[in-house]
Formats: sequence, C-alpha cells, structure tokens
Amino acid sequence: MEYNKTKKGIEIILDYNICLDETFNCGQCFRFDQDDNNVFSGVAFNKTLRLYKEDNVIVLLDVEEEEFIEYWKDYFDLDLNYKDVQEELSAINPILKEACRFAPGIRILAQDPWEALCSFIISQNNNIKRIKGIIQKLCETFGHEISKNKYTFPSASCLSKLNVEDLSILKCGFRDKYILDAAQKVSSNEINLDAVKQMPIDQARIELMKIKGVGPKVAECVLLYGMHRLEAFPIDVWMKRALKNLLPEVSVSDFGEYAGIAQQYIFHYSRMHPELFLTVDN
DNA sequence: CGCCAGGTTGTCG
DNA sequence: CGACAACATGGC
Repeated sequence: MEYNKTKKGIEIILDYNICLDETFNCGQCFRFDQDDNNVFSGVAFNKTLRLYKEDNVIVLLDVEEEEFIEYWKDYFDLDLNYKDVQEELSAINPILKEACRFAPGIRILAQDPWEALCSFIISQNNNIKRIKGIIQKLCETFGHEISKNKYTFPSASCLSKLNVEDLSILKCGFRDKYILDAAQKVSSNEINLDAVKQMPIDQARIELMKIKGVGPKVAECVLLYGMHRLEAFPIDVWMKRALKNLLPEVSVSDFGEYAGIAQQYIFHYSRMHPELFLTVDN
C-alpha cells in the first residue's frame, strides 16, 4: 500500500479496488454518508473524516500523516491483501465466488469496540435505515459536536450515568435497557473490551454475552466489526436464508480464518438480490 | 393496514 | 435442549 502527502490530505494509491459506497453501506457501520459531489463523511474515533475516490486514488481530506498511520490505515484494513483473500474464498464454493465478484471493493472496517457493541445492540430486530437514525440521535444528544453536524459517539461512561427515561428520546424501544447495561458493564470494567479483543474467540463470545441484549449474533458482530476478528461469522436473517438456500452443502467451519469477510460478501450479495429468496420460506 | 427488520429474552413443554 | 410469543418503533 502506497500513499502520498498532498495539500489536500492523504492520497492512498490503490493497487486493487476499494469501493467506498459499498464499504460504508453494506451494513457494517452506520455513521458515514455521501453528500453531494461524491464525498463521504462520517465520524470514527472521535474524528471527522471526509474522503472520496477518484480513479485509483482515495483522498482523505485534511488528514495528516500521523493521524493516517494511527487511525485510518488500520480502519480501512489497508495492510490486508483482499485480492488474496477473495481468491482463497472463491475456491471454497461457486456461490461464494460469485459474491466476491459481485462486490470485491468491500472492506471490513476496524471500528471502535464500544461503538460497535452499542450499534449492534441497537441493530437487533431492526432495519438499517432506522438503526442509522437512532445512532445519529444518540450521538447528537449525548455526544459532542466536533464539526458541523458531526458528533462523537458517547462513551460508555457517559451513557452509564443515564436511565431509561433519558434514552426515550432515541425511540429505540426495548433496546434502551440493553444499552444501559452495556454502558454500565463496560464503564465499570466488569467487561474490559480491550481484554476481550485479545481473548480466544470462544471465551470472548462468552464475555460479550454477559451483557443483556447481547446474544450470539450481536457478539459476533462486535468481534468482527469492533475487534477485527476476521474469523467471526455473524448469522442474521439474511445469512440464514443464504446458508440454507444458496450454500446448503457448506458448513460454517469451511470458511476458515477469513469467514467474517466471506460473511460480508454473502450478506451484501443476498441483500442486493432479494429475488433469490422470494419463493422460499425462511 | 400488515409484514418485516443485520435478535434476544423468558417461558413452556 | 427446541419452539415460540413478546418486545418498541417505524420503513415500506
């Protein structure tokens, strides 16, 4: 991976494809949006990021080299060769190969663990549009503004001081008490997310599921998107349908160390092809 | 209006 | 263990 420092910011020279639209809109994160002229903007790690792609270059606007190295290089998983991963996955199964081919520019973002935990608690039995709205309101209400209409994600410590009435403004329904339980367990260090990130994955799952509202699927999303554990394999309604109807002869253990990336390609492919499932049950 | 949404919990057999 | 209703809210 090569990059240049310019007066605009950091320019990442791509030797393979990265699609910002698919990466930000494939259901793994909820805080980036595209404004007019092809520029995406959002917040991660309490920092506003604005970026766009032009030809084989991604421009991170107004980003210094130190900030790029410390945050964004890992955030976009730039040290992993996704082309190699896709070749490996494509050899497993023809449908998986097709899913890789369909959206090869998706990357698994390495998000903040607490933000991922909170976000995927909110995601349960919910739709992506509304998830984004609830998270936006959460940040507007309890984070602080760092640039025009851009807010930090409120810390666990901050949310742990609130009660369910305080959260009613979010209209997040029954998930309010789950958010508070997560905030309390994390801020008190009863659940140490930095430690969980380093644990053997079976133990990490058990630790995360001590939080109310965190079951197998949410735990898996936290591991994959918030702790960059690429072997994690979240199974939601779309993945259930896909595994049953598109990949009946494949077992989850066949996907290997990059199962989470495989999952993302399959999830996105399925969501973009709902017609594949119209005539089936579940 | 009714079904569904990147599920989890509690309960019942 | 497995099945299944209930859960808040709003997108479509």
